[in-house]
Amino acid sequence: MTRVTAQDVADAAGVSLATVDRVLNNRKGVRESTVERVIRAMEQLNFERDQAAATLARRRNYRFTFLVPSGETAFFGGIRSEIEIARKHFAKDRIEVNMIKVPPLDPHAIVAEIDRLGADIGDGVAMVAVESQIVRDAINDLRARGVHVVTLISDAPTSNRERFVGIDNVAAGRVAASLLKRFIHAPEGDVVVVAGSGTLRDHVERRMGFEQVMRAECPHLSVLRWIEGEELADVVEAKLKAVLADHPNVVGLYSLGGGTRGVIDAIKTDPKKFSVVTTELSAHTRTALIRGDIDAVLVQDPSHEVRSAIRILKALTDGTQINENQERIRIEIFVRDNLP
Amino acid sequence: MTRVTAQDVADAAGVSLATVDRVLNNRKGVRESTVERVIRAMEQLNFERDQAAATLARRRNYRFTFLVPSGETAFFGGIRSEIEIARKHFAKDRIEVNMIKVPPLDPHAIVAEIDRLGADIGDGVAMVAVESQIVRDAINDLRARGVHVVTLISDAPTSNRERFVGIDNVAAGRVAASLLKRFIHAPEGDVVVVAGSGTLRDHVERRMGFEQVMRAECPHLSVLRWIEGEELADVVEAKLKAVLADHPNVVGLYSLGGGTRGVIDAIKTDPKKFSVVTTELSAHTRTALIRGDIDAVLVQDPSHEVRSAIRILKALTDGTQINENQERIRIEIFVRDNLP
DNA sequence: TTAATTTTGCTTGACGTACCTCAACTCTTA
DNA sequence: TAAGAGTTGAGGTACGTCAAGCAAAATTAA
Repeated sequence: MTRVTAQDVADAAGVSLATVDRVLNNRKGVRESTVERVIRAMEQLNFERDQAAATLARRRNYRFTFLVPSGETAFFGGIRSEIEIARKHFAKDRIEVNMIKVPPLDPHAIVAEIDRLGADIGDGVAMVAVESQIVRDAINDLRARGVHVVTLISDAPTSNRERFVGIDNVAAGRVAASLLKRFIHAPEGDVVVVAGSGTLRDHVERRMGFEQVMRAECPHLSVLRWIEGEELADVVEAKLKAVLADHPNVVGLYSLGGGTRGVIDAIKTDPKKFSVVTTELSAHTRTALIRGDIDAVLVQDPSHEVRSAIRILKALTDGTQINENQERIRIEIFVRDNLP
Repeated sequence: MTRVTAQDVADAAGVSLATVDRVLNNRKGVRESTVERVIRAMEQLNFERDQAAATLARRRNYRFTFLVPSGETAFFGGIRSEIEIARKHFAKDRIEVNMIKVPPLDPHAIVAEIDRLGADIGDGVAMVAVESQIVRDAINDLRARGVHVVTLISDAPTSNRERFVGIDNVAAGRVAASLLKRFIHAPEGDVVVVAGSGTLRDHVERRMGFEQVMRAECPHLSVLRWIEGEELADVVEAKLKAVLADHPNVVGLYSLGGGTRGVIDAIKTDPKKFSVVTTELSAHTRTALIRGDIDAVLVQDPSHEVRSAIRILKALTDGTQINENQERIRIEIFVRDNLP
């Protein structure tokens, strides 16, 4: 079983290698009828162009830039170290990956960074979007310049970004509610929601999904006012302790953003009284899961997301197909027993 | 930014390209001190071997064979169609994937097929193992012949297989118990376990994990005798109905193997009385999840497993490193709200 | 018919690594 | 000191595709 080469296709179609090459790379100067003959021959012989030889001959270097928040949360720390790992790993495929850190939640900083980079930004960009018109404009400008853009973790759906790499956050919120609904045995009580920032689309969406299910299916539970923790553990801990002091009948808690450590610190002193679902798989949440302080953690796999973003950007630049199955980012549910 | 080539390394190390090549491919005939000099140069220049050029020059076609059960369960149907998809997808990377179907649960059939194939089996094999000494022997023979072997879904840990591609089944059983423990509100009651076959290691292990948690943490629940459904929906349905008729106080059910459709058919007529955790993501379990007839489904992603097996076999053949993060098969938990 | 234009063939040199041969060189060790 | 073994260099071919340029052929327009 030897490989079918472009030369074989040329022979079969009765044309020269040069013509096959023209068809293969959509170059002009080939009669329509000839194009069809070549394509038929490719199909008959089941020709697959050799990706390795092609990229080699093309002497092409892919250059992609990640724009990620510089914040100190466990999650974005993980994302950044995964980008470093991926940078090394993809180097042998002639893919150069750069990472630029931008101050979190600051649309102007993102745009300024894009402007500063100019053409240096490369063939494609993966960015954690922030809700803001100037960010959407910057994305559209990049697209107009032929730069490919995917959003990572937090989307900007009304921009021209070609793809979003991340989870369905509304669904994640629904899952949290769905689990708490089953975990909570009390006939009635209060539920606390701890979030990061109202300007992050993913946080807002999770909250939305959570509310949907709670309102529709849990009339016996009342959701208290959203605690905004600004992704800072200390702030979360203080605010949460205050709320718990005010509401003695809390039966469930959903922490949907950063600062989960603060949640754990706030609840770990008491003997367990209510069900807890959080995000982020860190040393803290692991310990808390094992101790039984929290019941489930909802996670998106940063290493998968980073690899996926790179593969998608490469497919977009090559104009090749994307393996949807491989790129679907899952909402992962971890309990004590399936910790990785 | 131009690529660092082997020639650059040679120049930097003050040796010839041939010597760099010898070091790079672990060929003998290079003094230890020279090897070190070359390696230092590679590190300094941050040299990464160009994968595209390497595979091209190697003029190597990888040939891998999957040995999978021919059974009609939804799960193995999925595995087989994923292999077909992967076959097309990996063709452009010069990887030829073959699939051989063998009668399920029949060690002799597996061994006979391996004998029949002989050298045609290629560079590597991915097989769904069955507990049996002759299968272990066959695996060891393949290894002795230099054929790489990974087990898929069901392991043969005491053989010389180089790797297992699948989930930690004991952990999966523990997860099921852990979830049921939280889902069940009743102060006491019976729990039913529906399994496929006692000769499948993965089924036995899941059962073991389930029992561990139940015994240690759920004294209020008593686990009834294991129902063996032989992966046939009709059998499962009949046996389960009988058990339910005998035991009015069933509060939980775990279906850990094939024939989940039978479970759904057996319980869907009654108004929901108990918590249910199953395996397999099929049209039936999806509908049942959405209707609320079952509470959670524990799944391993067949498309991930197939791709992972191929990538691992390739890495084993090339002698390159495996990206552990990418190859970890997750125990996925699906509830109504995170269905893909 | 001729001229202009489009289509096609032919050839050649990369791209970076693998793999091979042959010659020359540097050490051991007797 | 010389034979033998171990190292290294030099150079070549190959892998399959891309990307040219130019010549030749086929087609269309004038």
